[in-house]
Amino acid sequence: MKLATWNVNSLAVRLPQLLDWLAANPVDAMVLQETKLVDGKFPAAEIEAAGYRVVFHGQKTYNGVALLSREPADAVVRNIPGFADDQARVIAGTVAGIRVVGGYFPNGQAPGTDKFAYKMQWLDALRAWLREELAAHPKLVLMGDFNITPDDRDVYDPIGLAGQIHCTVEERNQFRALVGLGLHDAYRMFEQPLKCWSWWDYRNLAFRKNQGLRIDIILVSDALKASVQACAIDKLPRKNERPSDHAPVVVELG
DNA sequence: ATGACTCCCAGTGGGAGA
Repeated sequence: MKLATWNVNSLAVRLPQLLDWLAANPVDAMVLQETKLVDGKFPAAEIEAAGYRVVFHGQKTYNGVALLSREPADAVVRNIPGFADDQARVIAGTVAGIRVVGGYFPNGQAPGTDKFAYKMQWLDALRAWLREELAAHPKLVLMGDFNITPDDRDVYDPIGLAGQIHCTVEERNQFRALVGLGLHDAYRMFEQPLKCWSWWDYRNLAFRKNQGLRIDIILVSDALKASVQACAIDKLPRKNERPSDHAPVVVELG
């Protein structure tokens, strides 16, 4: 079983690339972030024509998430239950017996800002909800754009970016707390080359210089850990014309 | 160098992203 996550940075712009990618990389389920579409404009028919069921939770201009799956998703949840939020950042559903949770974690802008405080509150709420989800669904995958670098290996310039957004102690403590629920960073279950990222800034020739961050992450629960066969970042789409600034990440469960 | 690009909604510019 293959699962994937991709921050597409506007599905209106990236739909052709998504369909191309799915044709080359068939998956059982996939979560998308930053669709940036209200639900009425979501291209459900095009995605269904490619052989996928799809549920989504969008808004105007910003954010927006979707869950694609070969089999229909059951018990779909939009956003974090009990956490009032006008930003569309979470979609979850059960696909072929696995609880799939897709998240577009808040950016946080900079430590000390209101947006950083929101990021911390959102992460607290996510963790409290996931504790319940894991109790109800031991086979769970949490994946998406975390907007957190788990540690310095995930940063192209860990000294220059120390304490900056995505690299703060507070964010990394939140990541560790999520892992502490009984989750495992699938990418780090395998030996990986150095300097592999999932996001490269559009500016500064960052992709050409391979200056990026690994912030798109797949966490698998204890009950799934032994079944993980592989996890990889697919940087090919970042070489496309008009690419998303993020690359897809794929996990294979045996 | 508080830059550089891309997307969006706007409306001949500005916010946000990370």
